Amino acid sequence: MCPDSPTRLERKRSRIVQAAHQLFVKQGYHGTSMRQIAHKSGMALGSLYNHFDGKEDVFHAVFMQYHPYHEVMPALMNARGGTVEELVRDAANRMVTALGSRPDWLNLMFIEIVEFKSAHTSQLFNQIFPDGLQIVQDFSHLGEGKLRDVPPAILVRSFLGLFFSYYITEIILGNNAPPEFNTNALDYMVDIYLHGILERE
Amino acid sequence: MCPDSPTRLERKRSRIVQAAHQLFVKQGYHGTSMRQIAHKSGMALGSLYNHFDGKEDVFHAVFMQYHPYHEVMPALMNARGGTVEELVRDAANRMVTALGSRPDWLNLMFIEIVEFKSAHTSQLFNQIFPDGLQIVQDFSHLGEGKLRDVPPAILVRSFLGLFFSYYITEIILGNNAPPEFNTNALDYMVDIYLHGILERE
DNA sequence: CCTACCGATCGGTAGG
DNA sequence: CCTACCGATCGGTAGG
Repeated sequence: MCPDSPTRLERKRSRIVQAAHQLFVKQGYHGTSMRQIAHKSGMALGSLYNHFDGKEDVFHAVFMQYHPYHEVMPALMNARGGTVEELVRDAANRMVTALGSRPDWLNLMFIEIVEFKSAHTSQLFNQIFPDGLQIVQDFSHLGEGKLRDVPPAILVRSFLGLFFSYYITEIILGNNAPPEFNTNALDYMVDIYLHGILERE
Repeated sequence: MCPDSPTRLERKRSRIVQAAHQLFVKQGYHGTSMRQIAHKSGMALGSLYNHFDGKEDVFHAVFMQYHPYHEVMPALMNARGGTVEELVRDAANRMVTALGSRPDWLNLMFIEIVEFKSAHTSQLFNQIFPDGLQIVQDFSHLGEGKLRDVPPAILVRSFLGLFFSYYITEIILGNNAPPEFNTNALDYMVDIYLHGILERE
């Protein structure tokens, strides 16, 4: 299923989205001008409006194209393990790899939340939901008899939340906090999650 | 230690900070103009500059005055319980009450991260750190012999992270996800954390 | 796809 | 002379 080679028009659009993405995550949405996007994508200001209705439309395209689910969903679907513990650890490692390749992902989500009050999230959610449901079901099958009595949806929600927890506390504590707040922090936090969901033997 | 009754100057400054806070969390930093701040605080634009060096200086004051730690630290320090489990559940309940009274807190932190790359966080951290250390020590004393072998700093970090996890996944899933993602979600997530940190008997 | 602009508004500062 | 603050306007830039 190779995509057809993109048309000239598609390539131009893509260059705008790429330039806008870099500027938005670095400067914020209101902190970025259409002139900057035009300059970075090597086009005239007026030309942007041949591809997009306006600035918000550009962000919408950036949000859909650069949302971390593009990396996260394959990572979760490829996670493997003979036991729940192995599967969760493998999934966590794949999440870290996936998100590590996209250091901008939090900024992108913050802009969507603060500047747009999550206006584009509903459309995205419907796009992702079928795959998300599949992951929930696979996980709850493997975990039968081994997991505590917690709804599968909550297991997935807290697994995803784990990475918000880790990355945001990292930003806040960061270089300010003593090293014991950071040393092996992700391993410990995944470990706490794992022991939290597994039935005691 | 009652504060002296504020001077006229202090009251004016406080009105500016209050108005700016409301506008920033609703519209974002770049989405709010000094003119709007002036209008909302009932002052002339030029007068703002008798109280602040500029717009960023206004945000700095907003961030310091409205940071959720003002509610969170007392909540954590007042948490009580005979066992670790009781203490954690009480602390979690107090956190929810504290953060529930400040529905703007996430937006404020997001602006600081996205627009200022956490430039003001270091100063705030130093201000909070002594109390934070006290909480860590109290917690690790009570937990001796009952907690798994996890550094106390990590326990505190993941406890704080729990609320980022909960509130951000709530924003993302929100009204889009089926109800099983939301029903009793916080209770379940606190429960997973608790079982994750307690030694198995 | 670009140049040349628009109505308005930006953050910040002038003199008094 | 000071402070606190005013109405008016500065040079540039916003989205379109």
